[in-house]
Amino acid sequence: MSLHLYDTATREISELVPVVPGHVGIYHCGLTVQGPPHLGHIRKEVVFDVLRRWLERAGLEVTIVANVTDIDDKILAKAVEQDRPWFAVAYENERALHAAYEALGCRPPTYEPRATGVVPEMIEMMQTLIERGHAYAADDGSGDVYFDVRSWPDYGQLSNQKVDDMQAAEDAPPEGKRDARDFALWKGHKEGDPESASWPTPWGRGRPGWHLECSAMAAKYLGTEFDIHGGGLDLRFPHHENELAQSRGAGQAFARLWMHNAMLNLGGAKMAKSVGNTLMVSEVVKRVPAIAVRFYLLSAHYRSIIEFSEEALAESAVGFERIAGFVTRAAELVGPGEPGDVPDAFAAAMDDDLSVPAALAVLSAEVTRGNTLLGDSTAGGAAAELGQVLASVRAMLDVLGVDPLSPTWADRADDSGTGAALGTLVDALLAQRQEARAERDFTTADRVRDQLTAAGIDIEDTPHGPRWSVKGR
RNA sequence: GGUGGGUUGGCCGAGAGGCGAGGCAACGGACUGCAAAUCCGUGUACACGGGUUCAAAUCCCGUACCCACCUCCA
Repeated sequence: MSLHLYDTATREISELVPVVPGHVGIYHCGLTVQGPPHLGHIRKEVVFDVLRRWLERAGLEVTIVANVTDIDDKILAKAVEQDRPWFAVAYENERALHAAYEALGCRPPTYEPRATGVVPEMIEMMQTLIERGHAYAADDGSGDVYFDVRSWPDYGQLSNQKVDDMQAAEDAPPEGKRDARDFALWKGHKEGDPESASWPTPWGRGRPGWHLECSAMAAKYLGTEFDIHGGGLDLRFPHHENELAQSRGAGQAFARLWMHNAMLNLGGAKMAKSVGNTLMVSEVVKRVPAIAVRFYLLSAHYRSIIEFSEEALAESAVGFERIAGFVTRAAELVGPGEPGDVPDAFAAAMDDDLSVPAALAVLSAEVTRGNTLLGDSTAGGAAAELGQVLASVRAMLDVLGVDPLSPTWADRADDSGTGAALGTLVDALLAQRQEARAERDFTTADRVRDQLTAAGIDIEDTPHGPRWSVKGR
């Protein structure tokens, strides 16, 4: 079986058939960099990172384009509020976004264009849309350019709505619009907005509307027909609906399949700045290991809402410990090896609309098998089998981006001189304890263990000798 | 008003007509000098009310509640 995904446009699960065999082009909407990313934002990032890893494992070449919206009303408002240039606000938050990607082990996209970098392409697109009768420049002298919703019969197809059923935006006075539902492709420069936030066009100076940039970027970097367009479910309307209308209206085939991840809720509502229930990625990662946070975000299917709770996050971290513990102990015994093949059942689950929870059940079974082998003190014959299990487990973890031995995570381990010094000291104490145990002097042995425990070092006696670890690492 | 999604055992979370996914917690057992870690065992849950069917958590009808979108939103 090959990868099947739920397509928001058709509301059915269908097979992914790439436009160009062997290659998959994915566009997903990045952030409007008006603030640092919260856990909800990064959930989307993790979902698409897993999709990419799974496609690459299948031998496909993946191109991912994710935009950064670096100009918009809110950024301009923040700039005024903070009394500094809009681009400083945008860039600072863009960097915070990159830090969050990295913290959770999300590989950067193939390319991450900024909205302000595709102004010429947007102008071209507007010209095409005007020529084709799907857009018009407002005749009120505002410099605004609007998409003519009534000129596009398919408008509403993605979100399954009829134009007449839509509530007209209350906060958007008709201005130069022909229909209240027409949306801005381009916003004319307004008195008081910084000059640096405007670009020249045939209709006067102005700045991009939100939706047009994505159409322009997708076409520029992925071509006018590409495989998957994604983003959070909250973007389906109006953002993605509008993108679809613009690009199709301009004569492009655009995305073949639409993939949307469900929201991350906190306190019964979508995590959002406007609701004020956000948890910054940078903060969460201080409390719980980043790899466990990622595992938590993967624990539910991508189309299911995650109702965030500290308890569930902590519980998930414990569950991940069992998996990571197996990997560490097995690697100590037979060497890390390399990730191998993934079990068929795991592949089947992933191919079925990225059913990560089902895939995790396969992982869990494999870890149990591995732990049983580890508990066997007659390791000799089992070593080869253990190595195979480890390779299989690591392969599954690699797909999910949570292999503790991968460079992404392993390189974060403490390899400073301090770490080496600690190891030497602990080993010396453990040797003393082993000596005491051999003489059945358990008072001494336990005292050594208690000292280490008090210092934050956990001790485990295994069939292969004692091992130690720093608590919580 | 319109469009979708949801409600599963103490908790998290899959499944989508017939065999109790999986994890966490709990309890019992094995292993251990004792622990820790690990393994084994123990649970008849599917919001409520009707209906269809030999068989419903799964399909249909109704009710309640929750979430998302229709305005900026991952």
